[in-house]
Amino acid sequence: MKTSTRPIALYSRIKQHLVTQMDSGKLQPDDRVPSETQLATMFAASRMTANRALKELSEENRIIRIQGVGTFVARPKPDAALLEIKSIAKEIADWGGIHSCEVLLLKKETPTPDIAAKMGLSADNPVFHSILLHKDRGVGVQYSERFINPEVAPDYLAQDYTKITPSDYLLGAAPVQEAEHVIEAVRCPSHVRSHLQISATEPCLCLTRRTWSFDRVATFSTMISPGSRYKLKGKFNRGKTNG
Amino acid sequence: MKTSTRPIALYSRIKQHLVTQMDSGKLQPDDRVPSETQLATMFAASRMTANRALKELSEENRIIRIQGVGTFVARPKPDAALLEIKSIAKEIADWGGIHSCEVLLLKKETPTPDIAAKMGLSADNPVFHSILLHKDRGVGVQYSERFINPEVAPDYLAQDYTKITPSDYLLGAAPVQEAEHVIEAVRCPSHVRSHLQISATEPCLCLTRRTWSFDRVATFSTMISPGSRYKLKGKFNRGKTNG
DNA sequence: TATCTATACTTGTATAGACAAGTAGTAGCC
DNA sequence: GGCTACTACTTGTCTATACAAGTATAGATA
Repeated sequence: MKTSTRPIALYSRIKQHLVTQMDSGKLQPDDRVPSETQLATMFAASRMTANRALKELSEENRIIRIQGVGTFVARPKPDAALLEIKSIAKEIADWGGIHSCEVLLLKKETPTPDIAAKMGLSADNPVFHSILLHKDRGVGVQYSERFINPEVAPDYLAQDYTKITPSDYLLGAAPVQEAEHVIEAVRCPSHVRSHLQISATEPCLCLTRRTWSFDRVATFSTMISPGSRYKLKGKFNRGKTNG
Repeated sequence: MKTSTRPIALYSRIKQHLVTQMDSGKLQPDDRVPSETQLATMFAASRMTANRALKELSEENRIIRIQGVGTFVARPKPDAALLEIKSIAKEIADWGGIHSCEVLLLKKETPTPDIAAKMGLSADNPVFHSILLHKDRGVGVQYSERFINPEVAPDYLAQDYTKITPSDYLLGAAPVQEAEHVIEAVRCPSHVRSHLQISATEPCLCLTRRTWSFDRVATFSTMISPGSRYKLKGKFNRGKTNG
């Protein structure tokens, strides 16, 4: 039996201290968290140690760090924009272990009444519509579908949307004010069947999460044939939006 | 228009270099990755900078770091044990923003034929059965259900399973050799309805991922009433299994 | 008033060094 | 052969320092 004799690391104790304060309510959402320098003094640590604690808490979405301003307790509901981008990327990462994907289709087209209503557009107002096909390593196929209002589309889309990479497309989204997420299970739609080469008669359940925001609709789906086992795999290579 | 003028950070370039090597096949799974010291020399960087690059790649599950041994390229299919534990934790984190949960039920009982078959047990062979109720911050309710073969149960379960904490239960699992994951949508079962106080007539979809391994079955479910919007939230506070 | 500037503070990145802790192999001893 | 001690190498943590870059504000200036 081997047990770790190493004491709890200092950066970890700083993290724990802050988490306790947040969970107990002493630090409320939007409250300012002590700066790296202050934490370093409080715990007789170097700034780098405090930096590590705050950095990890930031990655865990417990706090928000703004260069030049400070660090603040994150709200229980994180910003929808952050959520929308991160959740899509994470979903692909966690469910599919996708390491590569490609844009099958990216064009303007009229949205369905359902989509148009959700986006606050008229049905004849064209939107950017794309399907991204994600190939995992030999186990399954997934796809993402997005509708973006051209009037508020990101710059790279308006300029030359053929040059964007899938990761740009997934991660480099325009700011979003609010988003709603709906999880549902539907039959695999015909246009997806054609892309994924699934015959119309072949049963295929489409497990879908749909995200609405004021300027876009994003759908992430996993195709499941009844009785099939979908094995989870791997990890998506995270990216950053800023070049 | 504000664009970042900051050049790509050195640690980021090191990451990119390694990712390129892995994606191109120059670095194969299980291959040894240059040590922190070697990378530091290669990029004229300090060891801490190389450390940061490797640390982040490790968090992204692209590499595996072993203290005293070295760093290696992770396999596309990560270890099932790691996957099972991480995916459950992540699922809770990503879908629910759960910050607390409680064990509602933890007792021995006879498994259903379905469960027994999946666990390779006879139907009269009792299993540990627990339901964990996860309360997120006012938006929804989720639950996890687990069946564990007592003969191969973790030590803390065999000794005194009333003392374990939910996070121990979720994260401190026994080693698993292999696991299979199935995603399905079913009607909310009656025993869950009673726990969640949903009447039998109230429609409720139960979006479920079930994980089988040689000694256990774990189910993670999200309850969705038709038409309801399930808003994604927050972040789970990561923990460690080692004390 | 409106605008610019200096300043103080914040986080982001990077360095050089140090010690701790874990692993694997080798050499020497019994 | 079997065991121990040593060595070399690895990652983990931490310090002290430095400069870059972003933000807010008070004060000076036009």
